[in-house]
Amino acid sequence: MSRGEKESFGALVRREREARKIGLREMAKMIGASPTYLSKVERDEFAPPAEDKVKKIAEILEQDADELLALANRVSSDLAEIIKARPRQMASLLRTVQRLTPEEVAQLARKAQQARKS
Amino acid sequence: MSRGEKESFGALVRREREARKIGLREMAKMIGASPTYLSKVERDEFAPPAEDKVKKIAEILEQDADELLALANRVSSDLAEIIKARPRQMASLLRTVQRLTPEEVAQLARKAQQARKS
DNA sequence: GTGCGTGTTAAATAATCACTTAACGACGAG
DNA sequence: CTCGTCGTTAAGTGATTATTTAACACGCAC
Repeated sequence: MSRGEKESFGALVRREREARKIGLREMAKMIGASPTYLSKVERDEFAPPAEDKVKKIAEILEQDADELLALANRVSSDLAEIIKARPRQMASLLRTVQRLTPEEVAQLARKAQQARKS
Repeated sequence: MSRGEKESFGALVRREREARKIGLREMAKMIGASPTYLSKVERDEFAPPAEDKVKKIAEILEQDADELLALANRVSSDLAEIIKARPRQMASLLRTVQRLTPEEVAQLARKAQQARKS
């Protein structure tokens, strides 16, 4: 069981970018930032960028956006909106679900799907 | 059906504070801010304060912290942490649950409780 | 009418976030 | 040997967030 350190945001971006043979300047242009900035972000000298840039990066590098945002220490604004719309219910649900195993959560998500259909 | 405007953060704080006969300066001291600041916050001339102050206000005014944070356009950092710990699962769960009625969500929350006990 | 307690006004500040600009050093191709 | 491309370095900027300071005006109590 990989009980290891989690890879940093910057390290992941650099690795995946290089794996796709995308240059630093090219990538910077794609996400709408300066090459310098991206360089520092990739080496974790700067904090991860704002949400929209993280999302663009996720798309380019074919990563899950929520996962990458988490690595960037962010929560997608649409999730925040969902919580704000019904704070008590969502807060209580999240705090309960937190204590469940991944399998139990998956099971619960299926139940939610069912409820939606009915 | 109260299809009305939602009360602002500031308005709620002022109303509840006055209901409890707490002075502006007194309350400001309790939350660790200047009276001036609180005055402007209560009249929505300034945006709601940072998370920790909102939480103190919630405690003083006996409001639900998550609810008050939502009114302050914030999500409690502990909820953000829960999401960041398992971004994919939690994102997917939230996006599904969003489409359910309050009753369905409540039902699901009970299921989660059960799962926890087992 | 002086002094205290209330809330209010305008201006300024401090901190943090999210970046950019300009210049530099190393490397391989022509 | 110089040119283009690579990533890097240090410094600075612009916007936003979160808040403070000092001064003021009103009502009530003595």
